[in-house]
Amino acid sequence: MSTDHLSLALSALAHPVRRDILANLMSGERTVTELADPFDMTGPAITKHLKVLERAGLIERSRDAQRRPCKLRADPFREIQALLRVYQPFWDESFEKLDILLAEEDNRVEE
Amino acid sequence: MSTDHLSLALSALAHPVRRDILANLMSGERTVTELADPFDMTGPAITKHLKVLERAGLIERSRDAQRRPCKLRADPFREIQALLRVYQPFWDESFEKLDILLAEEDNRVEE
DNA sequence: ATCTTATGTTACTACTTGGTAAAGTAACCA
DNA sequence: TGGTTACTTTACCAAGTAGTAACATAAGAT
Repeated sequence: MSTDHLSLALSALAHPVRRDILANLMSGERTVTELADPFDMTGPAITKHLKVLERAGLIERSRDAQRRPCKLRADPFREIQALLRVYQPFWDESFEKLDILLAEEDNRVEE
Repeated sequence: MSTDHLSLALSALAHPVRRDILANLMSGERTVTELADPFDMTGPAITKHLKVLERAGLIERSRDAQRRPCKLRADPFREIQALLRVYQPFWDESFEKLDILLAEEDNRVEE
């Protein structure tokens, strides 16, 4: 596996369960059981997915008694957006305008 | 592994070598040897990466005598962009404006 | 025909991933 | 103290990934 920032974020997103978890987290903090609930999957499996997301910096975790709530982190998404902008000329002219619009946040593509 | 469209595209992008290959393809069609050249890696390894990219729909391959040139395909990038827009409210307000601007192309997030 | 170049396939290895069941820990509750 | 809830760790398995070396094929050049 590649361990750079961007690769971690992309491969974390490359699983429907993890994308669903992130979508659930959009409405705020969630505990592990709340996140596990919609899935037909054991606890440990969810724990593993959460670790992948945490390692990729897509979520952060806190502590509330015996609960370990998760919440979204934004930064990796920006990095992915920056990556897409690299390939942009090849797939969507309309995003060129956008590029100009948002020129102030020129996140560099690392890798 | 997850075999849905979007997961395939994201995990294909989750490797620096494959991102480099895509970047090289931005300047036009390339043969396998041309693509392999910058990397300290055997031919078969590159062939495998190309298969991953092809399976994800990120490139397409043609035939020119004994060469099998590769070129970029756009579609999966749009899908990824659509995914990002789902999480967008959480990471960049400035992209909200964009959302409105580009509302006509409302690609659905599948998975 | 044969050599060379370009590319692909097969077989193998080491490692990672995504899942399970079962046991372990940690905090609150009675 | 003992039970319950919430979550993690460990040990395991099957499948997938990323690489290699060696061999196979295909087309063009001599």
